[in-house]
Amino acid sequence: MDSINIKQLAERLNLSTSTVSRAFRGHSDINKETKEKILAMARELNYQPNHMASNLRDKKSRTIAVIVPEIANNFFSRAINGVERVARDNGYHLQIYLTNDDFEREVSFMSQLHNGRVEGIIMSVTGEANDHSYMHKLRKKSIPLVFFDRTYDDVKASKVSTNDYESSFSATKHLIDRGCSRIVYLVVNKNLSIGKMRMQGYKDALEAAGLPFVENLVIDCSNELGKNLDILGRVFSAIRPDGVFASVERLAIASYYVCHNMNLKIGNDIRIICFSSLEIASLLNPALSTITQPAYDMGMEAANILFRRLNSENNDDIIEHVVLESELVIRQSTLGS
Amino acid sequence: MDSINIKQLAERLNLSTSTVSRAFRGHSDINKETKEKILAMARELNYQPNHMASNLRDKKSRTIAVIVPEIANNFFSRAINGVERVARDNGYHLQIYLTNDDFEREVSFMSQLHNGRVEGIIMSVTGEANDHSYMHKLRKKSIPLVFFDRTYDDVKASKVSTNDYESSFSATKHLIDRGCSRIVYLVVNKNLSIGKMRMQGYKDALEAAGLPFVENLVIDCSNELGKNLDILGRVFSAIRPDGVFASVERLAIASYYVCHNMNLKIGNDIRIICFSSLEIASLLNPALSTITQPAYDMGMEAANILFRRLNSENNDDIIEHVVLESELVIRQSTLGS
DNA sequence: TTGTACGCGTTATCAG
DNA sequence: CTGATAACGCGTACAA
Repeated sequence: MDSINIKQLAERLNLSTSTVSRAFRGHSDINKETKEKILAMARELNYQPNHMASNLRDKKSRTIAVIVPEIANNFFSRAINGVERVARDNGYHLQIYLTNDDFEREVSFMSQLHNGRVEGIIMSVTGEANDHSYMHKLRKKSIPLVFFDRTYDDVKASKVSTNDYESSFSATKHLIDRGCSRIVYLVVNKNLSIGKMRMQGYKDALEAAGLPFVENLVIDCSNELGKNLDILGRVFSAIRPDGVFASVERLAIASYYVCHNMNLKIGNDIRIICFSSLEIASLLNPALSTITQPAYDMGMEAANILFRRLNSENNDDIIEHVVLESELVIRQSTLGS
Repeated sequence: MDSINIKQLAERLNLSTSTVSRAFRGHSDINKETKEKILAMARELNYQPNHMASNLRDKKSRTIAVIVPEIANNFFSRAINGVERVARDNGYHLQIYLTNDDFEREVSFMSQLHNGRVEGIIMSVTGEANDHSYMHKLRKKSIPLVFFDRTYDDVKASKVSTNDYESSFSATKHLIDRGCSRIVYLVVNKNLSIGKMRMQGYKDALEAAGLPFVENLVIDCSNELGKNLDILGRVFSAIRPDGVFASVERLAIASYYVCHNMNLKIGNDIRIICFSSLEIASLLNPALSTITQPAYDMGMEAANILFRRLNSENNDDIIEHVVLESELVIRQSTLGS
């Protein structure tokens, strides 16, 4: 009933465990006939080598981990999709860990994973704290780490990002070109390096157009829809912005709800653009202008970097930094009708 | 530099490995002072028990697997979210496997997982084949399996589903009540049991209203957007349906694109409703009427069933079948304006 | 309270 | 070509 092991299989065949083992691993000479006999019997008894034992033996778990803030999110789920693709191609298994933007959890996950459970980690950080020393400590254990999208700049590791600064600059410039002069910048976490990069693009685009940067137009938001509706409701009433640049998708979504409530005509009264991986942006009412990140490719690229490292003979901890390009897609929400 | 093991740690402390081991595992009496000394040193050297070894020792991997067709999909990503929540609460790790609706891959994953790598499996099937004998074979190994949403009826395992039949009946009835008489039913895979259940609800609602069931109004679609646009473009031109009941979200999305192209006014010329887990259904143009499945809860429930089984002392293979309720949310796409 | 010794299931090495 | 043996790192009887 329960799993059979190599010893029992060997007994059934009147062979030694070593011979049976050889039948499964490619190398080591073995008689063709006996090999076939072994494999046949294995199939019949549904035997497969126990992974925990093999892993212990050669210190390889053939598993990698992905740590992300959330999964019910277009960007991250597509990125994971990309990672999975590469992991599978390499014959690796994939474990996922969700931090829900909880720094404690991030630390806990990272610590747990340094036990031989996984051979490498791909991660998009919470950014909820400034003390990343725990990471430096762990980094010494030399298990490869690759950041994507949301990174800690003070941690020495490979990174996959997009051209956030340029995209933000273009998006903001686009709003300005469409006649916006009071553009709010919506952000969840200003500590994140990508938050900073994106804001810098926004700032510089304003400056380039001779518009002042106003601290009040930078709006700190949340990850909870309810809170965001409150915040944005107040802001839109008080400031009456004519442009909205949302650094993440959910803030644009919240803006849509608020505008619908306030009877603001998106695209005319107020123009909205955001970073987003939403496939159906063009089906929204009105169609949403987006900066679309290549989520799937980012996941693939992060995984490729990781496996390049895992498959390399030498243990040089080569740091790679790959930048992929986002695409600015203009739709009704910034054009109007 | 590399990971330290229990032996080395013991040496540093002039203790035996057993004592050190005891410091980590709760039971077995141990001097409080020595325990603290050990833990302190462990922290300093960043020691953590090797999981592969522990797992081999007590034959527990503390890992479960989720096998789903895809992850870049609102329904599945939320379901995984629910599973993760429960897994984490139970101190378990989570591995994910994506079949991309490829039956071969499903078989391959299932086989690989019966090596002690995971203790249980949660799965939503591809439904691409009719021969599930491979599963029966594996089932004998008695590693717990829980299906959710998409199941194989001929496999004896616990299941979490929604009231597909009733929802479909109500949705179809709603379309009829709104005056539709030529309602197409869009489906990707008629082999799937949920495909059948949903279609039966559709059929029975037609009959209850005295409308004929027309074979031609059941449209076989695909998972690829391009193909669906072709198929639906042809169908909408030829049949001129006044109602669309899409068994999955992506088919409603494709319908939207086609209607926009053909200048059909959704909600008036043609009413659309579908199964969907799209958060922002109300922001679409027009707002999409949906049958919303409790994806997150389904994932949680599936995981709860699995852990109830894993944590139970006796190995009785109790089969549970939980049915959660979907919610019918009427919006503009079936109301018109 | 602590130490000794064995086994979990594999596989590489070394003999034969 | 095949068999015996040791070792991967840990945890637990059992002994002290």
